[in-house]
Amino acid sequence: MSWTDERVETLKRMWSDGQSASAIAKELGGVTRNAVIGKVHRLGLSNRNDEPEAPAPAPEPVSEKPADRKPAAAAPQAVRPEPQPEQAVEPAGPAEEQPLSQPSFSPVPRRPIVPAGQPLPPQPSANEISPETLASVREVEKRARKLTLMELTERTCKWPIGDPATDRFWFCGLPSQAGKPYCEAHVSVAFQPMSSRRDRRR
DNA sequence: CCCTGATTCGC
DNA sequence: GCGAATCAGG
Repeated sequence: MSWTDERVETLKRMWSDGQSASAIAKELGGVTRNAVIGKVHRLGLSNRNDEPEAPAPAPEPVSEKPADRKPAAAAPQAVRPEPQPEQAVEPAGPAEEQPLSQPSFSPVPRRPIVPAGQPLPPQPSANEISPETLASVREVEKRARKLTLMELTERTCKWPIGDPATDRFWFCGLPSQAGKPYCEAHVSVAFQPMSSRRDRRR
């Protein structure tokens, strides 16, 4: 396989999309992740950041004539991303306060590595699932590997367990079904045929 | 052990 | 230019 324009285009798109080298390699086929990484470097886009703010360190060589210097053209310093009071984070309902032992929980990364096109896990709570299935899921979750976000891979179940606002939150992490983001148990609750969830009583 | 990207270097 | 091998790390 060679790097045709089309393949390079795919590479660029996926890479700037935050896809991993191995994922890209898999998509393209006929190349390894090493090949992808190598290409990425040769293309000079190893730096996934393309910040508008040019980090240009202004080399300012020796060509400095004492009288040839710009006084103060306003420092092009990086503008501090001064977080706007835009926090639109919907506060928890007045109902009940979670035992926020640790008010800290990592903010969701810009590009979740997670599903890549897959639907994000709906919370199991509000779902209507057969008691048997639910029970088996509960059982499975006792064996959850309790992975952190960073420990997730394409082959680990990405079903979230617990409340993200507490320190008792983790991902299932059991082996995921081929091609699916979840393990067998969670696939069964995540992907329900429309038919079966049609006429639920309310 | 699973995975990630970075780098090197013979081809 | 290419990418396997290797390195360094989560």
